[in-house]
Amino acid sequence: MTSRAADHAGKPRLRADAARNRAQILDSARTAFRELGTAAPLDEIARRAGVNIATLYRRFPDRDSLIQQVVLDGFELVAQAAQEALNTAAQDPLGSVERLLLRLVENRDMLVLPLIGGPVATTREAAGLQGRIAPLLEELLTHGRTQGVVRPDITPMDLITTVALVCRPLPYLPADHATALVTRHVHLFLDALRPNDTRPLPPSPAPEDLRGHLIADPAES
Amino acid sequence: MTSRAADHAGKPRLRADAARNRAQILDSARTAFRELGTAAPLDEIARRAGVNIATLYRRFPDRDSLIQQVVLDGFELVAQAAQEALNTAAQDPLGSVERLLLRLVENRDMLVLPLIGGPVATTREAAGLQGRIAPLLEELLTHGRTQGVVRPDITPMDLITTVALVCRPLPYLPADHATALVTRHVHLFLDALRPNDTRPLPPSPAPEDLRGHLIADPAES
Amino acid sequence: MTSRAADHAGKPRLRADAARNRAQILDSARTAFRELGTAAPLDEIARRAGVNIATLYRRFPDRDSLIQQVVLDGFELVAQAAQEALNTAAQDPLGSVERLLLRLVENRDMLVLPLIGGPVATTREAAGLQGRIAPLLEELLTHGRTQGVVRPDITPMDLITTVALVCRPLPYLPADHATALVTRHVHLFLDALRPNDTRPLPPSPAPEDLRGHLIADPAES
Amino acid sequence: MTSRAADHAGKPRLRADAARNRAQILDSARTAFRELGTAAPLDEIARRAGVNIATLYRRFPDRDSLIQQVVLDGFELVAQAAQEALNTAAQDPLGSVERLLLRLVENRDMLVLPLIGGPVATTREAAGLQGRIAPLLEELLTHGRTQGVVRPDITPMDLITTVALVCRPLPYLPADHATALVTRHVHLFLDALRPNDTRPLPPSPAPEDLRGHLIADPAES
DNA sequence: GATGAATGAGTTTTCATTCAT
DNA sequence: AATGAATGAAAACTCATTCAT
Repeated sequence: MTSRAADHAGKPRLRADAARNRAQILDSARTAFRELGTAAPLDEIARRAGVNIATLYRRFPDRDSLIQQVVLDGFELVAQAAQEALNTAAQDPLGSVERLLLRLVENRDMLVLPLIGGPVATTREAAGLQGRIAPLLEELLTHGRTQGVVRPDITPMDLITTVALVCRPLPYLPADHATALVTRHVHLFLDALRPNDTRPLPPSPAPEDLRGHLIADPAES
Repeated sequence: MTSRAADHAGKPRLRADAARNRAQILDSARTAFRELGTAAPLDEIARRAGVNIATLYRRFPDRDSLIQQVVLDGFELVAQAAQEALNTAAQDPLGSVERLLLRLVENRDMLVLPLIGGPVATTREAAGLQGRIAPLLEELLTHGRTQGVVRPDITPMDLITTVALVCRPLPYLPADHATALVTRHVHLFLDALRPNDTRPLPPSPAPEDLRGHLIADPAES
Repeated sequence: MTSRAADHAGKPRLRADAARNRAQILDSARTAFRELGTAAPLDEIARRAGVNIATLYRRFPDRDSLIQQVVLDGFELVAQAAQEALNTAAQDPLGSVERLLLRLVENRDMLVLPLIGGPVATTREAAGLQGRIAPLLEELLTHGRTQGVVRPDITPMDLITTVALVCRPLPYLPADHATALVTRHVHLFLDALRPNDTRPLPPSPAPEDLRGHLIADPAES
Repeated sequence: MTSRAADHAGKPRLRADAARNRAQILDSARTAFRELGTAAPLDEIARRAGVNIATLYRRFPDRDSLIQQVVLDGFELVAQAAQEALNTAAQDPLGSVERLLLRLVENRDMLVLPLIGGPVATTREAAGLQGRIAPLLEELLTHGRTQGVVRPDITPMDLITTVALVCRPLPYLPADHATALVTRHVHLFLDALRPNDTRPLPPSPAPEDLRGHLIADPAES
């Protein structure tokens, strides 16, 4: 039995108001990161969250811990979405890939820090999530390949790259226009998965070179 | 005939050393913007360029004027590349698109500020370049459509979007890995241009909503 | 009843130490403005006040807000002194004017920013004080005119002009010499108020042209 | 015979364009000093004068030499005006004082640096001018005292103080309003010179304490 | 747990001054 | 004689961080 105040190892459960503050800080951080980059002033983030800067510091002792949490929440969304996509992969492999990509584009407010090319995730939790995501995508693609609706030379890394590229914030562009443009790009990418008349693809970097960038830990994949 | 001291309207030609400094400042700015975003410290940019911060300020009176010049130089590269791609479009329409995209990816150091979603270009020169680019791409695509090697529903804006997405800096990723990933993505995109078995694309934003984002001036396209 | 923590609308009462710092900053600002003008270095002001420059900025977000407060405090002194001068105006109208002027000269450390010809006061509070001062002076003069000891063509604006001229800092002149010279000038001015043998005065600017310069709001006077 | 290039000791005659530049620089300096104080940026002064900053430096090797010249030109104006006032002093002593004061007020653009309370004049030429002015004013007042139109206790220093006070720039006030206000003040001061019903004046500082402030050198007065 | 206040260490920006053309 | 360019130093301003309440 855990005490009322503590959850798991070293993680005391937050008081309701504190939890609300924490969530608002993360929300503001995502907005600020999107608009101003990860160098966004912390007091600006606090101000937008409606809390004092010292409160932000109590929750996140430095900028990196805030960044890491934003990255982690992004990874979590991707893992969750990939997992759910797999549920429909057997009946409709291409549709499940399509729904996955479009869902992530829709929720790209959670993915302000690029999955690839963004701050390197260093936490244990992030490593765990990364180790799960690539195998899920691999499984997803396997359904498509088996059923002949997805070209065989496509890899999980191509999917992740695509998500990373289309989800990066375009801060100066009105949100609906940005969505329209990248949604079209995603549809084009889906057509690129057609197995007929493909031309050979250039090689991909080795997975072990991408550790920490939302690529499956090579030890696990 | 222009006088020895002046170039065009109101723009006196720079002294040789001043011109060199200016170029170095822009180079450093591109590097810094890629690594740190457009909020990169200006004195760091000056230091890397080997000039005093006040020299930077003499050339670019504020951060925005520096950003605008970087944007403009990017536009210029795209315009130049598009123009040259057109030279081979009649014989090899798909190859000319391919070479255009790959050339821009290769030179994406010049495109650190996203063509779409980056700081809005407001200068007269930028407007002029924008007005030129889309028609060139349209002509390029027309060759492909006519010869039946490019799907008809693709637009210049789709090309620009793709360039914008794949050229954005991925500062935390080693450069060669980043290049490998986005090059693969470009090859996939090229396969997406195949005219057979295409599925319908969602609508594109109206060009007039994208003014200032390297989309052709609607009056001209 | 006001809450313990708040004073008036939107102005939380300062903590004791913060209030002390604020007062010291204003004192240093007056001294520096007198010696160096309103362009005096702000870090010098902070240093003299014994606080960090950032503390100054917390209280006064830019130079102008500091200037405005100094102006306002000057207005407040004038309003206060004029009000008190009125208490003795019935018995001794000329003496009350004399005491008013001399008191302001004595306290001209508070009036470093000229009442007329200095930075224009734009705040609501300044406007309120301005609306009060001229009527007080008018009343003061009325006593003198009625009792035949003050010429009838003198106006509140003449008093304010005189105060403004004699209270402006003379930074290069030793303080006691400056005091002696301007005190003599004030005595001469008082003799100029004698009602006999006066010569006509040239016209005064319309009060509505002087709004923001410590002249009563024409709507109110 | 002087050489074509040199005038007197060490003062080469300026080429016509150089002389014009010098005059424009002094004009701009006066304007800038009035608006921004003597700390006005030198390059701003150069800009307004339409010359390069280095040209200003060639003429005035430091800020003080520029200030001193502005002070000196002011002294020269006062000496000249006092001299001319004396021409009509015998027939119309009060009128000659009045015309003197009003003329200086009119030309106070030349007197931006306060005659008293401004930068101390240190040059040999300034000393010479100072030694001439007070005796001229004394002579002027003597005519008035003798003819019974000026109170006997008034001194040259009172005149100079008055000029100093009313001629100081009021940078934020529209010029015509400022002129109207101080002209009225001067007229009041003139009425203060009436010899009847005067009240005793407080003592004046000793002249030798005011050396360098446009008060006659005590050795000469 | 939250906040107002303060501060030291930047970063931006301006400006006096010198140099080479 | 005049100017464009460069620079070092100062001043304005911002921000991360800590402390006391």
